[in-house]
Amino acid sequence: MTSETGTSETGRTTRSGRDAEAVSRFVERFASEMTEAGMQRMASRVFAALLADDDGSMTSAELAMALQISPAAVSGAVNYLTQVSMVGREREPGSRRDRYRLIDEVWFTTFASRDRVLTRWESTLREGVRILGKDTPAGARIAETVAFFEFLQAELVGMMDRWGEHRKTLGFPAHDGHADA
Amino acid sequence: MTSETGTSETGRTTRSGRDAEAVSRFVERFASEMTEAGMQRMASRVFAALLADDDGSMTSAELAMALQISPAAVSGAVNYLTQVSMVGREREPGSRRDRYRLIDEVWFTTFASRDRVLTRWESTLREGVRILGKDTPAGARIAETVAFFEFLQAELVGMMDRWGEHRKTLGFPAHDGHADA
DNA sequence: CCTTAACTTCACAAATTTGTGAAAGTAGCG
DNA sequence: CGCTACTTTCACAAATTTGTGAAGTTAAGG
Repeated sequence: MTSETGTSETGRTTRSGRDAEAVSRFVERFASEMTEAGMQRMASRVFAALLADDDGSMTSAELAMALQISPAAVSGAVNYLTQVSMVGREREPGSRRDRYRLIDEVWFTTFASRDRVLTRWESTLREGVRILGKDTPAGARIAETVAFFEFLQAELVGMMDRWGEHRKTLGFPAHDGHADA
Repeated sequence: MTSETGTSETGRTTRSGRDAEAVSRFVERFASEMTEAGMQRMASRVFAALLADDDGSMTSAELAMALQISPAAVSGAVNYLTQVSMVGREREPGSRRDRYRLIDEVWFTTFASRDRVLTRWESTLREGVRILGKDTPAGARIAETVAFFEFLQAELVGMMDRWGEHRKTLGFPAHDGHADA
């Protein structure tokens, strides 16, 4: 978590150098944009909060506090985020507290897992081609869709490799499994 | 629309060569997969129905009939699909009937327009970097996210070009503006 | 112009989703 | 072992979304 070493009565910059209000506004704004794109509301908020946290890791209580929601809501959101592999759950050894931590390279991973969805769709679409007949206009159209998705999946691989390369040139630190300062 | 030249009492293959029930199952199944991926239910169903239609084009009445929904629901769904540029609305000249037609290369177009979303997110994320400070761990993480999205957008361009090439090698017919047989 | 076919809008009912408080599990720690 | 700190589950209330019927609007065709 990000320790707040001081809280000014104006709600402005604290000793930790963060303007808590501004950070919260950012979190809410980005969360709402993710929600518009289809993610559940609470999941978006939890994710955004973690994204804006220095450790990329918060406890249930911290999340509940920061987002003003009940532990139950945190539990639900975190469950979802875990399911879709955007957040990992860690038990702090010697404590009964869980920590929720952003997966390394979340976006990379999340995008890569779009792959799964595409595969599923492809399978359904192939069935559609079979049902409609590949020589009918509709069948042909769907076959083209399948081809496009296959193409996308193939491209994805190369793209991810190129990102790895590109990333290095940008000088981002390599990921160790544990980003604590 | 796809004319049903005959309807057998078993609901099996008609003279048009389509097994109406099987087609409907396909439509519903694919629609439901799109819904799971975040699209509104009725919009998914309408879209899937058009996808499985030989002309890729149906009237409001045909859609209402095929999907067993009210004209109002069709109106809503079609409105949405028009908004996100997946379906076009055409007026049959000399008639008060609208036709709704799949946009050419829907997937290509739809994917390309993901671009818009990314740009919006990037802008919010840049604001986040500013607020958190680009030298803080959180700021750096978000900056990396921005970099990844920028990379994605750049890649998207090349990818779409390559698809154009690839598509030709697959022998799909060029798109004229009007795919009627 | 009037009729009428078609689409849209609106108010509402139904269904679904969302978030909560409270009870019930779990697992550290004495 | 059992106390206690934490998390999860459950039943429910609230809010939101979804789809409908019916009234309203527009424009083709007589």
